[in-house]
Amino acid sequence: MSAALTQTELIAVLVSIIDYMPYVMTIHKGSTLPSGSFEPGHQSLQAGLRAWIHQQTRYPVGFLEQLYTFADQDRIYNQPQVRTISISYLGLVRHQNFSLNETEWHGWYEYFPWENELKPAVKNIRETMVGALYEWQSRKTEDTEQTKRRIEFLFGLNGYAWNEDLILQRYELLYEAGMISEAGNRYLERKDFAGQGMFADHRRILATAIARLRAQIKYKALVFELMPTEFTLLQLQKTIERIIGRSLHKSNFRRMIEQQNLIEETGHITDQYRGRPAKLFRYQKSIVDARAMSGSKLPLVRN
Amino acid sequence: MSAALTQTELIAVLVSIIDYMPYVMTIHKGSTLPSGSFEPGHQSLQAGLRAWIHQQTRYPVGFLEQLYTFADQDRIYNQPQVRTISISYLGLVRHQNFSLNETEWHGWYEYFPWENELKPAVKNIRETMVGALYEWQSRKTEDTEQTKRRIEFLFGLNGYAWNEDLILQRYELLYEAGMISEAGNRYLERKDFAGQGMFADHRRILATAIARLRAQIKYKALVFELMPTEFTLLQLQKTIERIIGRSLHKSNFRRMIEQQNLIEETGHITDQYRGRPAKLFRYQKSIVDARAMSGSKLPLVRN
DNA sequence: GTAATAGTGTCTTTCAGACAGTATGAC
DNA sequence: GTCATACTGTCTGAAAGACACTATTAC
Repeated sequence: MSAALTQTELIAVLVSIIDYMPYVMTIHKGSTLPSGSFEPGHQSLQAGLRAWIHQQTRYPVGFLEQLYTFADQDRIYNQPQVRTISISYLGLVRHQNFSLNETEWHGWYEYFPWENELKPAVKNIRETMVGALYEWQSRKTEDTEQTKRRIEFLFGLNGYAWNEDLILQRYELLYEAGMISEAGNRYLERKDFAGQGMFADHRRILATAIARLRAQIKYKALVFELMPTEFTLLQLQKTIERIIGRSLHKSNFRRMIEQQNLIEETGHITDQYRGRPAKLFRYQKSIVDARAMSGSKLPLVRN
Repeated sequence: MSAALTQTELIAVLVSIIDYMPYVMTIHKGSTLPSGSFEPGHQSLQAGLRAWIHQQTRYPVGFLEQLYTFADQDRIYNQPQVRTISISYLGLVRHQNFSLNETEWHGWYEYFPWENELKPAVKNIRETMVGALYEWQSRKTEDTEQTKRRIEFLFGLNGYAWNEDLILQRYELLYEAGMISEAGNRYLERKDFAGQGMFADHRRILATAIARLRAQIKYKALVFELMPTEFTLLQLQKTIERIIGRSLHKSNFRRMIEQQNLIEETGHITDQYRGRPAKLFRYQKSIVDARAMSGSKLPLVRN
């Protein structure tokens, strides 16, 4: 084993919920994910990252999970002799005002407009994208049939159901088709359709993080890392809906939550302008700490 | 960002099926997972690993997926000034005779005897382990209630169902409890219960790989990367059973396979000593290539 | 009373899990 | 016919999905 000159960088996808909507922490006006170099003094990767986040945001992270390690040749952009290995992490933090001036929070769907089914415009966006994808597919010389099936599968066409967990695969397909600005957008002109671009492969890393969160929220009690200490059932439902990008069925959602025994009433109720006040809940710490609870599915609404 | 002297190593968990049983490729008499250093000349991590595996085994890998990146302080065992970053991968290969003399294949369950429910002795093993775990738990001074629930949850006691995907979490619990030789086994004397030890944290990496495979086999068409070109339904069922470590229900398994449209008859049948010959199948390449097919659950048998 | 939001009851369809059965080969 | 292994038909109970309903506040 030879020791090569490499630098190791930690990239953090820090997610928080503001007004039931998922946001990601960025620097440089939303173009870049925060990152820092990994110092040999750190005990472990996780410890290094936690220390760094605390220093930057003055706020402790709850859930922190490794996403993926990149070391592609074309990621080297500063020094040709030095290889950069990037280890990306997903972190969940409860929102509060962060002091750092460079820091900004941006909504997920600025970068992936086609992923939010809750917005009415999404239908139009998806149709336009699929049209452009089919055009690209018809010009291909090989794997045309396979590519057609891939488009149908990823965009929920022709008998396939839409699967929100496949956000990364959809991004990669759009990238291949040249419809992503980082790859030199040639087919899709409207930026509000193709989404905001990011530095290097940071948007790909963000897609990986969203995919992980969308997949895990279905069988782990992750949401509670993002919720305030007291919340109503509808607030919980709205938060999950905006993370997975589609609407849930109200009474079935409540039934599911009840079955899991994850939360308990606080005894308090909301104070609101009009309508019936809602009961407030907190999650049962003892159960959530066990993590990785048994399987549960979200009751989806078909449109 | 400062450039620190680090070496990057790739660790491969190569899995293959021999006689319906999952095996892992090792060196040094089963104690070590194969690894190699990552050369800066390589295009990407995946490319580097594929090249290395091909050179070592003369056989192309099908499925290859990144598992986890480790860089803990205590992983440094040779040069104190050099930090080692280990990136682990799971690879699936169809078995054939490998030429390398150092190379050996070992059955998964030599390292995790408690994970194979198909062996009758497992009941005894699990009971002994749970007994030792409870003893350890009762001696703890803090988190005793929480630890008790953790034991119950991970070992399928007191209302919880056994979940084969939690192999890594079980290993970590046993490690914490000092029942794993790598951590200085103090509580469990019988080696045929605690399993074969491995170099450094290699057994932990193997547990990560098995967990990933067990989880993904339920919703992706991964098995076919391990099967021969022609196989019977019972061979397919047996293979999956031994990967997840528990038995499946025959007719329900067939119904599930049929629903998915993943395989087709070849028209051939088996040639056997006695009993009715079985139809041979092959998988439909076009569909498997699409990968990440829609959700499917395995029909389990309760004992 | 109306408007607005919170929360519940129950029907239907689907499918996992379990049981039993039949089919086809060698002898 | 027996034995052994391969394969199929169908019942049941739980739960996902869908729809309509009632409850509690402010005015």
